[in-house]
Amino acid sequence: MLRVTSADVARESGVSRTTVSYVLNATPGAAISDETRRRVLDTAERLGYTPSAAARALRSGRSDIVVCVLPDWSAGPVIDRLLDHLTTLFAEAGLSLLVFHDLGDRPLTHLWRAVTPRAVVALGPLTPADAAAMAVAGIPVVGATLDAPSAPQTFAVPQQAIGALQVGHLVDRGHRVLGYAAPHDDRLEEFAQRRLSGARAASRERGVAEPQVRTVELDSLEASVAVRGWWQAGVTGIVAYNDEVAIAVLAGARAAGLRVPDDLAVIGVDDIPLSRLTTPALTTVWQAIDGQAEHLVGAALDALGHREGGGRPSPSPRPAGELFRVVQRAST
Amino acid sequence: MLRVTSADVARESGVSRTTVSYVLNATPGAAISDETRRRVLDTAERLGYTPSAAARALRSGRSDIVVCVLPDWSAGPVIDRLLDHLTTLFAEAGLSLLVFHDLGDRPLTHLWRAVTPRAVVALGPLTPADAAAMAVAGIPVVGATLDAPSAPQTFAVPQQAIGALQVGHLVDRGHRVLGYAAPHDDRLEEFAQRRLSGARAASRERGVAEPQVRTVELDSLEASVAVRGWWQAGVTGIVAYNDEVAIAVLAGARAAGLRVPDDLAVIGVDDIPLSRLTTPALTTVWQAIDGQAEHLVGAALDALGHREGGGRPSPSPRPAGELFRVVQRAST
DNA sequence: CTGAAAGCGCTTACAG
DNA sequence: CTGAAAGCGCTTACAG
Repeated sequence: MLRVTSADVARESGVSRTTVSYVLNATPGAAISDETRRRVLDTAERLGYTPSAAARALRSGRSDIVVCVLPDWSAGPVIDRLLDHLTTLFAEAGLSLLVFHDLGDRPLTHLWRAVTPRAVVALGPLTPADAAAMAVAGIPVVGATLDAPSAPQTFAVPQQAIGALQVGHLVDRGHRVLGYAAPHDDRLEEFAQRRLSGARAASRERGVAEPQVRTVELDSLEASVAVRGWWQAGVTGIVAYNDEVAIAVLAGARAAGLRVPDDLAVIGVDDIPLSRLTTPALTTVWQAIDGQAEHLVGAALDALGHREGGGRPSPSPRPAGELFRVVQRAST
Repeated sequence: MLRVTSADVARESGVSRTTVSYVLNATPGAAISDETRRRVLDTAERLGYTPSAAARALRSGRSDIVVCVLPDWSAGPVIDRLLDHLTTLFAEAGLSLLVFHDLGDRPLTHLWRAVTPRAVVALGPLTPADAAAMAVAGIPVVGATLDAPSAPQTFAVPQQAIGALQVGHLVDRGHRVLGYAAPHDDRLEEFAQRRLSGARAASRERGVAEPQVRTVELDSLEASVAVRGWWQAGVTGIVAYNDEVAIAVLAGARAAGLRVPDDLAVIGVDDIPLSRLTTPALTTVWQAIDGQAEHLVGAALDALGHREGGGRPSPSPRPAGELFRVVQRAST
């Protein structure tokens, strides 16, 4: 029950705590005899010694933890893949990524009391108070938020570009009257707004009317109501917020007796595995999640001054054309 | 850049660090004048003081962090909901849940060096070395693993019961020759095996042959090959590992020209949102994720001796009938 | 090649 | 009602 400390290892191996620390951390300057080294390592192993993370952090003034704050709307396969990539990339830099599911029902203060991260990756906006707390503590925050221009390391996934790409695809295929299928989930509001604004801008640029926005629930009947509404308004192409919503539109079209893509074309976002299994298979926008992860991690490491070694500067963001790509299937 | 410490707050408010600590922690025994209290709180606010998590942890001997270790196969909407519930329930106990995505590509040693959790929720098996490290440090581990009977607090979601429920449903509806649609993903192997073994046992109990296992990829063409194989073997009911696989089977059946459920009945697991949008809508098994989360958290809090206050014992696991339920739709 | 000592920031008996 | 002091476990100059 009692914690095994480096003092225990030292006593048990007949050396000082200094030596234990040198051995276990493989301290560069330290010249420890092979025999001592082995003895210490064996003892540590035998006692099951694990250094106290708290003491290390207190002593060194910094933790090896990066916290990723996940807003409650950000679930799904794309985020999962992003987190996997972030985990790997931070691990390569010796940092452990821990994900906090921010449900928005209590302040993050509790979190900051429990952990002092080396850096924060915020996939949603932080409250001003939290952002200030991080700033005072000197903890860099990188994220997909557009709301904190004060943080230069903010990296924004250009959501607008996604909406624009979708509109461009439909217009290229001859559609002139578009609909936008927005998610029913309020929590997605902010995200959807950004994609929608990109879609609107692209529509203006391409000389077509702004898409007619309708909320689409994940339910065939409800979706069919939306589809009928669009149809009556002369809409022939639907830009969906994501693949789930797009699949609901497909179901709604089927329920409404419309053929896809002949009567109505549909394009989603995310390229989830199930998007290949619909009838017809769904055209969608694939995202280069690895590239986005690289940018986020790069920005974080830059802010931490991690890159000095290689002198390699943070890669400049790839153009949208490389971050996103239309996957053409049968629904458009 | 320099950290704001309680000493700064003390100096700035003209009191001792003791007083600052009393005020900020609302220490029960402490009788602080209202004026002093206000002054300290104001100063802390003004300086943007956040206590050092590391120092708190070192001093108190324990952190307020619970780490959930997520194996790389455990993604998807069900796990997301589980994590949300876990986050909420632990937060109610004053603990912050942080999720670590274990990609299995490097030892967790790095993680334990970065954070000393108060408890660990392991959604997959820990290596013996990691389990031992947690044991030595006196950190309770709860989880869905069946592999560590040494840990009494282990709570296992009865995966077998899911497979059994699926088989029971199909047999009840008259199916005598069953197929099992296994996921292609190797990482799901362990999980799938448990559900499959439940399906096998139930088949024996019900007096039907064990289900014929075929791997089904998330691809219409590949799935249609599996479906044809089943069809030729006289299979009329498919138990799918989860809804994604089930949807692939639906797509495969369509590609193979079979009607669902007339020619082939299909039942999935998870009740993902998209399962209502397929044609026909998918029969599936709904899981009481909140119940599972309660058990996990209850086991952890029990192990931490958190329940003394209310004297309320850990709720005994609900019977499988309450943890799972068949959602009857059109595919069976 | 190895050890004694300081100090990271906090909380908490203990003493006023 | 408030403060001086110890100590949590670690690392790292510094001194041998």
